[in-house]
Amino acid sequence: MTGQVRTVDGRVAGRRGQATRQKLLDCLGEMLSTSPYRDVKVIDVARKAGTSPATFYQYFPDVEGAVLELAEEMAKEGANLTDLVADRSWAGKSGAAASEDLVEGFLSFWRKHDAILRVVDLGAAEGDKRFYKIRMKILNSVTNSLTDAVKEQQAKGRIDDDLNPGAIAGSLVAMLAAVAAHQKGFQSWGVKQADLRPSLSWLVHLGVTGRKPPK
Amino acid sequence: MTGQVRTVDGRVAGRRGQATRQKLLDCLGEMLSTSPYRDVKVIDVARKAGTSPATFYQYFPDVEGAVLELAEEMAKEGANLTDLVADRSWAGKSGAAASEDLVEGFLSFWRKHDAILRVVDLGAAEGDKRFYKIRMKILNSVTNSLTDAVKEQQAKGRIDDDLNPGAIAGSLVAMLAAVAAHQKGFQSWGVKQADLRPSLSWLVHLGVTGRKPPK
DNA sequence: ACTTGTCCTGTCATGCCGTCAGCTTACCGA
DNA sequence: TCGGTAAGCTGACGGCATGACAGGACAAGT
Repeated sequence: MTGQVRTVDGRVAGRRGQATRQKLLDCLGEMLSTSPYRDVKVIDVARKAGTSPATFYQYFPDVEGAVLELAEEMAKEGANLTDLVADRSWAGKSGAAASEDLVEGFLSFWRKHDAILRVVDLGAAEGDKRFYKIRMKILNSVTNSLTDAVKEQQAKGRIDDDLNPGAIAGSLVAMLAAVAAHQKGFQSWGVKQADLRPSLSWLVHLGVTGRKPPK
Repeated sequence: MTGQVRTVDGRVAGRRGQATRQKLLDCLGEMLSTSPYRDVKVIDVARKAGTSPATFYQYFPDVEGAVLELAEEMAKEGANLTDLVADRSWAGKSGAAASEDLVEGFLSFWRKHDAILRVVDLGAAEGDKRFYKIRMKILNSVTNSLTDAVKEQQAKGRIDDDLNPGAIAGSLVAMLAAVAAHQKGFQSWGVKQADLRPSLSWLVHLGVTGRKPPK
């Protein structure tokens, strides 16, 4: 399905080529987590990977292209986030557990991939469709599942029918993503990591069911 | 209080100098809203302002320095956002109005300054303290007021005392900022602009008071 | 007109970008 | 074993942004 990995000039990459390519990606990922996106230079990535800039351009059109590749990899893993919401009951205690698991899964995923997610967020916010698509891919599955959950609660009359389930779910997911992105920020603010999770779960539960979780 | 505007090499800027400086800032702001941050070059800004790159470097150490300046300007305006929350009653109908006004004010502020706010967000997420400080300055006033509101509700027993008011307020504000940043994203997703506001107000009201707003 | 201090620009060294031709290496069939 | 072929890599180059400087243009006061 993925076809073959190809160089910019159309050749198919063999074992060695794929290895160099991967090494470049790894080094890029590392650089992104240690220096600002704007300052990541092709030459630095190449040097770090023990190769020349020209080699970089054989596999990627530019830095952005390589970042997109990294992001795609991550998005595949992110698809698993659906499992955090799908087929979960939002009633009673299990509802509380559902929101807690969702929050926990989200935060740890973000912590793991924070460097690339920052760049993806920026690209998406700047209107780049390719980045936006990737962001969707990650958030969409969660959002859709959450949307269904909200609809169910609407059917039970717990949430006003005038409210758009997609808007609620989307806002909640955006909240999770934003808080996750600024996790470090919160703590230098006096809010401890440990205080964050319960509050988020509480908010998510409220948003989905319209009710506070049981103690 | 701000003292005098100074050039990089320490001279004080006169009338003409300040005008050029401001023109450069304006042009930079414009560029930021039309092209990706990573691609904004000093030479383009200078050309757009009808001057030379050397002039740019007389007033700013680099592009980032100029962006910081723009951000500071914006932050001053953002301080007014406090008025949206301070001294508001969260009881009954007026509580519903409070959350609506907050959401509306927030979204429009973000819409107005989206280009710079994107960069500030990125800088803050990347851990740059200067950007983080600015982000705080804007969000802090709102967050603090919201925190107080949450505390009041806690005193009335409507919100679990175990929850950290700062974490709740911070999360809500993060949600507003995130949704505002991706306003355009939502609509290409099938969620209309008009659906967003009521859902957000509903969530904010729920988060602050623990109760649904009256119809 | 002269002086003073502000303001702008021409120019230059440096370093990164992105591309190409050409060299080396690995694989494969005869 | 031995070419042949395609993959893989790099040195080198023109082009452009960066950032520094010194000197010229300009306005304002005397």
